[in-house]
Amino acid sequence: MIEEQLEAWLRSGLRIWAAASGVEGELPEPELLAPRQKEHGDFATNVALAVAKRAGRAPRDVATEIVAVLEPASFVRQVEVAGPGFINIFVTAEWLHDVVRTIVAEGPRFGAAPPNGRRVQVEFVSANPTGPLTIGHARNAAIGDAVARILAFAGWEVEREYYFNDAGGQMDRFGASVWARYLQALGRDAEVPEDGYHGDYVGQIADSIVQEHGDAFAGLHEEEGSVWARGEGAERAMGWIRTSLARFGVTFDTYVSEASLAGKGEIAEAIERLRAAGAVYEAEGATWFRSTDYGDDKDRVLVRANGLHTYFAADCAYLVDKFGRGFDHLIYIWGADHHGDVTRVLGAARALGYDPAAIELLIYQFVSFLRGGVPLKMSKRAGAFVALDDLMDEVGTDAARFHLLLFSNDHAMNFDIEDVKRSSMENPVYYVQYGHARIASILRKATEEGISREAIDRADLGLLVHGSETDLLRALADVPAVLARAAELRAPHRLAHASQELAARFHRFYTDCRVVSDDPGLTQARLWLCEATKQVLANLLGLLGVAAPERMDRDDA
RNA sequence: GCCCCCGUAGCUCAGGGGAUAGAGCACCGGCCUCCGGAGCCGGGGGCGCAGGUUCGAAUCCUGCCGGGGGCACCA
Repeated sequence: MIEEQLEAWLRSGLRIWAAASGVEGELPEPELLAPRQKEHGDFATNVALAVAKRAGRAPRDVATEIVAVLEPASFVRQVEVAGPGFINIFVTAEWLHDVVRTIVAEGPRFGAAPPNGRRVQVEFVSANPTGPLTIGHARNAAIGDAVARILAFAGWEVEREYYFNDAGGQMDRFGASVWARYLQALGRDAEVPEDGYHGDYVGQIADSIVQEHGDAFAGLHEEEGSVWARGEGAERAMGWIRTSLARFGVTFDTYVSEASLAGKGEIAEAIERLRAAGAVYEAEGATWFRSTDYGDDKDRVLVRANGLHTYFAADCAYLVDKFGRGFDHLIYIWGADHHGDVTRVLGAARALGYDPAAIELLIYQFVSFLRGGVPLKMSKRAGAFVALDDLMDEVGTDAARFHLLLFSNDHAMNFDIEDVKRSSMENPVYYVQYGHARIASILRKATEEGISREAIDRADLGLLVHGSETDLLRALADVPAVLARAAELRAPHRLAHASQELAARFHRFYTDCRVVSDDPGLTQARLWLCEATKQVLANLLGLLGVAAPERMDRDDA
């Protein structure tokens, strides 16, 4: 990347200047800035401002001296001192044109980092199998999936995991509910417990069970029946969840259940390891983790007085399990309602001897779903919720995903179903997709007119000199840095914004510059620019899990 | 009370300590002999308040005000 070349170039210039001016000690790393104004160059640096004080000189003078000792560089066209002491750098047109060749050569991997040899696990969604996925899981799924894609692009070896709790109080209530519905489906007297699950889907699960097993299990006692129904129900709910996720564009490498951890004895093992570390005590009939030693505001129960372990105990076991699989880094995608668990989980990790720096609890803020300004109620147990499938039916998968990834994870967001639906014409996702489809259309048009693209090596990209062309080229050239930054910050929304910016530059280029013209050389160059733009748009959309269509149905508008 | 997130244009939101703070929507005014008008161009308007750090703060620190979320032997 040019950034590295420029930094090395500036570093050496700075060293020469420092030696000549008698400035000693460690020199600041030259930092490259992206000037807002085109007049301020393609890149700028503030090194002169940074060292001026140490040199006891005026920043502008320092900048002038540094510029004077910079060696000629093949990719730099011009260097200027500006403002309070910035050094503005203008790169050559050839460098900008080479971006097109790089994109065409690298294709879907443009901007990708080479493998870094490190394994990261991204655990997300992790909804318990008590029913269909709801819109309450939508942001988690969208962010987790995008982060996984982005990290893989950034060179990590990524494994995606879904963790679910198939035991515990909620699951028991679910089992009792399914059991009651099963009996009802067979025409027997039964009632869903008040604190059970009352959604219609529980009846569907029961019907499906009847279809498979008939009344073969109807003779079980209530307790056994509930346990059996819990398993049957969870299996079906999990099937729905997988189907919805697949439709949402999300897949997992592994599914891990709490029961499997318990089955392997990992929960007991984790507690013993905590005990060995001196972090466990007994009180009030329960077993406690002394999380106050790790910054928590109260200690946490691992094993309840009734002998059952808590969810937190399973979390500890899950940590042991994850690290046992050799990951270098763990990422949990959590909703804001779980932020309170962060301290105790990191505390448990430390007590278990793991490096907390290898654990990242990525918290995203809540989504308020609305319909025409009216908040939607979401309680799975009361049966009033909107399934993720309903959302996809209504607004479409692409619009849903793009909208969910449009905002920073830290920002509580609104998702008004009516808005996203009604405004689909101005919806940014369609703006970007339209850019891609429009390019595809131009490329088709060229083919129809018998214009075949020559090898890119033969194209004279130097003909791309129009302001709209160079603006587009610059946006393309920025993409690798945007991708790297998005990966570093786990911030998919940066890609959503970059894709909009790129589409905007393309639309302007399209308006200003005719691609297929009677100038064969220019036509070739512009076709390659189109091809490169199309590729990068597809790459960005792909990382967001959004389709890049070759054509769009105009009549939808 | 304690913890986390947010406060930027009428609305929804971007903004790696840098130069004149951006985009979409909404509003007003323009652009089609020609590759997809789901497009393009132009216009008005803004960093919650008060201190601090810095050559330089929307950005970092402290306090306050306002909004959201969380503080279980639930999951």
